[in-house]
Amino acid sequence: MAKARYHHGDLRAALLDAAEGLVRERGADGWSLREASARVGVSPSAAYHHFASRDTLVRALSERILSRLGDLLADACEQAGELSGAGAGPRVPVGETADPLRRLIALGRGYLHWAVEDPAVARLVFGAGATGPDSRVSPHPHDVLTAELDRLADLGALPAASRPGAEFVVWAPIHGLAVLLIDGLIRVDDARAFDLQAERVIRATLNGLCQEPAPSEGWPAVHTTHTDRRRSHLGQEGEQVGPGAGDLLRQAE
Amino acid sequence: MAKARYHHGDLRAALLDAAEGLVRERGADGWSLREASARVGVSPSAAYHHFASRDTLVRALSERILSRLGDLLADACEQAGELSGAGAGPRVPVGETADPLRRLIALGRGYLHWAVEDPAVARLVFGAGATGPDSRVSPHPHDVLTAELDRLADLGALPAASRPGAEFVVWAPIHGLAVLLIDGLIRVDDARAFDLQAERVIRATLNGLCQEPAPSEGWPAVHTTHTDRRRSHLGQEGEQVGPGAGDLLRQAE
DNA sequence: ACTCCAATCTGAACAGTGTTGAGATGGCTT
DNA sequence: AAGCCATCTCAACACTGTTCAGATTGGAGT
Repeated sequence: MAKARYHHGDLRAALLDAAEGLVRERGADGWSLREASARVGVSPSAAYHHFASRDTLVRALSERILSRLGDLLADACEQAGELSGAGAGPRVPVGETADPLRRLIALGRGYLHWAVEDPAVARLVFGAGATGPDSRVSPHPHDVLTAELDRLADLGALPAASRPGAEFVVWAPIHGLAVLLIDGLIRVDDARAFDLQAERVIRATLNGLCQEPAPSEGWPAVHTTHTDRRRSHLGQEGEQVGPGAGDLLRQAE
Repeated sequence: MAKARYHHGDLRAALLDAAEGLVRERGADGWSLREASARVGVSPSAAYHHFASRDTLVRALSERILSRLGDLLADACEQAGELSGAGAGPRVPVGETADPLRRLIALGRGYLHWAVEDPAVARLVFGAGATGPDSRVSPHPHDVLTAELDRLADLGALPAASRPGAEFVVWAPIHGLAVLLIDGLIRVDDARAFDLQAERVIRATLNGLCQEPAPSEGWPAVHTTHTDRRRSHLGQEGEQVGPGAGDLLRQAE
């Protein structure tokens, strides 16, 4: 190991590592910037040459983790096999009817396992606020979801009329489940029950989605912070007060 | 108004009021105990005769708000009318087929409106952790949901086999939607689109739920912190580290 | 009416926080 | 070799949650 030198090799990364370790050990908020700096062996103010504030550090850490989650989810989908009809990929065991929801369920399961495996980290990410569209999150989890829904729609397993805003309908239950689980509001007895109930939620949602009657003018638009560029500098300043009371709702009333 | 007397009439309630105001003005975490005390015109240490810690104050405030939410949701259900077949209540406009999901949709809409109307308050409640079963939350939102699902099951609109754990399946999407909305991860353009998409999620979930094939041994048990007494002292101490990594999952593997 | 108690509030203090600015240090280019 | 400039240190600021010895009081008991 390099003896304590004045110039640390890559302090930025080291601080992120230390912070991540502290989050894992003491919870999403149970650590301080000073503590992370001390763990790296550096004075607190050194951190400010790499992050504008503690909040910036948290957001950077959150993006690093989100990026890993994106990879994880993409892998989960891939391991679930190709959807029938889609070109030349690793064929799925034929014989039983291939389930078109297979991949999406794998995605949801992956999301939930990830959250439950390390609740503190998940809490950090969920609490860090929206990931700006300008951020460099390699495969953003949201993109993975979008791609899978597109596949389903191409395949015809998801009616074209129901495709718009479907991320919305699918993401909500999965994310909700994750939040309820890591906050301890819901518990299941064992791993099998966990998988069973998780799949139940996803399947119920998707079945319902496939059979819904679309309104005559189609579904209204839904924007996600990640894809929509108009509001890219949301939550820049310290405490994320969020949209003022009613802003979310009363825009066009 | 009483001039500044040494003994404040009801400091506990006054502190809760001040804190709630601060949350509304500056966000769920953008305030301090000292600030709330100063606003009431009292020294910081005075608060410690009514709350063991800042966290206790937050939890108490959260419970007060949860209780109001319970009332609100119960009202929303009531205003949606009686379900056909259920005794003598205010009859619903007959003529069109009465929608058995009416009340549940009203509940979900109420939940979402509440969250979006005052995101900071919702964030506080969601972040305060589970409400212990011993807490005196008059009609706990969770109880309202349970009651509505029981009604649906009694009516036959929800298959008996799907009733166990249905809170789980219904709560997740609604809560997830609320969280995504208040965190700004999802936005809709206007109030009509909001209602439409919210109803879409709930309806999709419930339709899917009504048509699911139950596993041969039935659905495994699901516990919620509110109804399950075994773990009532969860999250008592300061930072809610949550269950250790994997605890939620690996219990019975 | 008076005493006295126990609840309530104050004041000062402690350790710890995020953040800032002036200066030391040393790897890099020239 | 000289010097630049990113990097890091040190000391300080205002602020936080929390504690504890002591002042203040409303109300119960005599």
